[in-house]
Amino acid sequence: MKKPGSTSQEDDKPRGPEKATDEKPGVSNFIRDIIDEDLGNNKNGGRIHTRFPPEPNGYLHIGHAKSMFVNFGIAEDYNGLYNLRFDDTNPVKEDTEYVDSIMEDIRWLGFNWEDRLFYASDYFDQLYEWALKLIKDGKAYVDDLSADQIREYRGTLTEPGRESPYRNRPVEENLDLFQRMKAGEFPDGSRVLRAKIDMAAGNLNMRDPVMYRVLHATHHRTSDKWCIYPMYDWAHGQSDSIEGITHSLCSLEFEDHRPLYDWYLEQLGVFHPQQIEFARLNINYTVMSKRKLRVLVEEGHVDAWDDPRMPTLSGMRRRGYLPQSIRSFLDKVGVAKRESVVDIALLEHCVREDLNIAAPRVMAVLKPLRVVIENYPEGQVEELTAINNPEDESMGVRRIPFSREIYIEHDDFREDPPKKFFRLSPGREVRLKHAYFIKCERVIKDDKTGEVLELRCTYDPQTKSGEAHDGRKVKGTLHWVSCDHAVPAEVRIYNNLFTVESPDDCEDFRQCINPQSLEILSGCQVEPNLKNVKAGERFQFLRHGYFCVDSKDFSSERPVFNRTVSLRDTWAKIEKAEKKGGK
RNA sequence: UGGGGCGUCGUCAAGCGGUAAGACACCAGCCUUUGGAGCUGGCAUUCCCAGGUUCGAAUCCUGGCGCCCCAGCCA
Repeated sequence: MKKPGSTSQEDDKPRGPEKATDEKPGVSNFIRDIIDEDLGNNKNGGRIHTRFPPEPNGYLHIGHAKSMFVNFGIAEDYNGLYNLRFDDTNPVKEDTEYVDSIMEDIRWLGFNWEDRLFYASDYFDQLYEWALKLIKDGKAYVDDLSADQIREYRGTLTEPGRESPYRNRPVEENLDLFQRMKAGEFPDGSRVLRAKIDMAAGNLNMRDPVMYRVLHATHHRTSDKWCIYPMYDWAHGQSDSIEGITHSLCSLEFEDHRPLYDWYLEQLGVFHPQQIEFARLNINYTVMSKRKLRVLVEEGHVDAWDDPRMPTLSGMRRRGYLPQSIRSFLDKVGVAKRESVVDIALLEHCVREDLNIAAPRVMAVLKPLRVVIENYPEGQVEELTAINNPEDESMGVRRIPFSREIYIEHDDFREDPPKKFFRLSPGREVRLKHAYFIKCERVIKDDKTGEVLELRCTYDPQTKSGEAHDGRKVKGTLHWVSCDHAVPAEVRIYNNLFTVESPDDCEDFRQCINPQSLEILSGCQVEPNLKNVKAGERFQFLRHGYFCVDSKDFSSERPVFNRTVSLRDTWAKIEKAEKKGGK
């Protein structure tokens, strides 16, 4: 018996940068406009170089993937280069565990930074030298104010700030103090190095921003070499400059930081990359903040960062999403400055679109109902031939055993069928996929509860091809498995993690968690070809949806499948509409 | 008059003075041994509002209105 082919996670090999010719024509966005113009002016000698700068303090989610896609994707399309740079300037929050997971996720998405892997911490020495220069130029000073005092002195959104009493210290004293900060002479929080800009600026970021703070913490890369660490603003632009980044593409909330980004670069007189901001990705029925995702994990609302319900890349991978589906989704979402919320239906569409081509079809009964075919010889077993994927003949065929007792889906039988219900009901005939027509003769029910326990049917041996010789038609085609040959399995159905479109608008987003986000079906029966599957393998369960073998909880005795995404369900839609109209 | 952004279909999103792309969703039909997939057609006389400039405005100007971000020694 030939096993169905499959698509597993092992196929998700990283790809190198794509050719610009792969790009569909017509893609247009404001960043490309800017780049086209820069290219036209031969800015940077026609060079395009971007970067993706994650902080290694958590797992990547699809929002990060957008940033990565914008930065890396544009570099690919313009035949430029892109760097991966860990923005590791805050040792108390960062860890190598995150560095590893981030690299794994990026590779999975198919990006390859080649030898261009950097860390902001690579530049700590250079940053320190540059800080010395600013001090010498009278553009930075050591401030002894406490954090609280600095906040008070900063003023408010509508009132200007006040200058620190330490603002006009002599250069020599600043130099001495700063060197001693570095030498570890002062405790955490006692002093900071600040840029001397303008305490009355409308932009708060320009009111003498902190450049360095004292932090006696062990850094995941530099260990205990430093006890002063640069702030984001002081590190980021300079890191971009050192790496020769031409376009530093980041999200909207950094717009206010651009004047500071520019200011530092200008004072230093070094290569000046251009920061351009775009709107981050939001998707309805989920949350996209690292903080909230962390709460979900730490409070046990989900199993882990890679829980298939999470919008993390590791979660989507475990759920069975193909990386190319995420890329095509991001491509369809586009890039703009206006804040927006993308319908999760678009993501699901992209996932189905790829899986429809890639996933071999297989039959699985999630809620089994036993059917005895009374006129089928006892003990007889037939091997029927089934096509693996009608979308791709090269995926071949497989054999499936058929016998007198089978399971069909409980939902495929209705004793009292509503209008437009094409499935099985008393006296009605339907087709069993790849097999015969069967007709329901009798219903066996529990005397007390009335629950349907079993169906007694007859089959027509003349319909083996799946068609009747007399031209008789059936409206429905059901999937099934042979009772004696079926493999028991567990199936996990995932639904939206939240019950509302915008969980961020909930008083407490925890209150909006969908209690039915995970349904575990433990009594499933799947076709015997699914006996020896590998972790991560993907299938279409006929008439249900796309499923993958869970990579963590799967065992050969007991396969566990995750539903990646359901098939579009026209019947569910009809039923819903009927219900609505009917009452 | 604190500063910085943004407002085009239900949801994303093109458009850059010449008379509203595309996608998802939705609706209708065809097809179908998955009520899947596929195919066909429909879906903004109008671009936050009000004036103005122009032969012509979503695009330019003026004035409103609405929404988002910023007061971490986080990124």
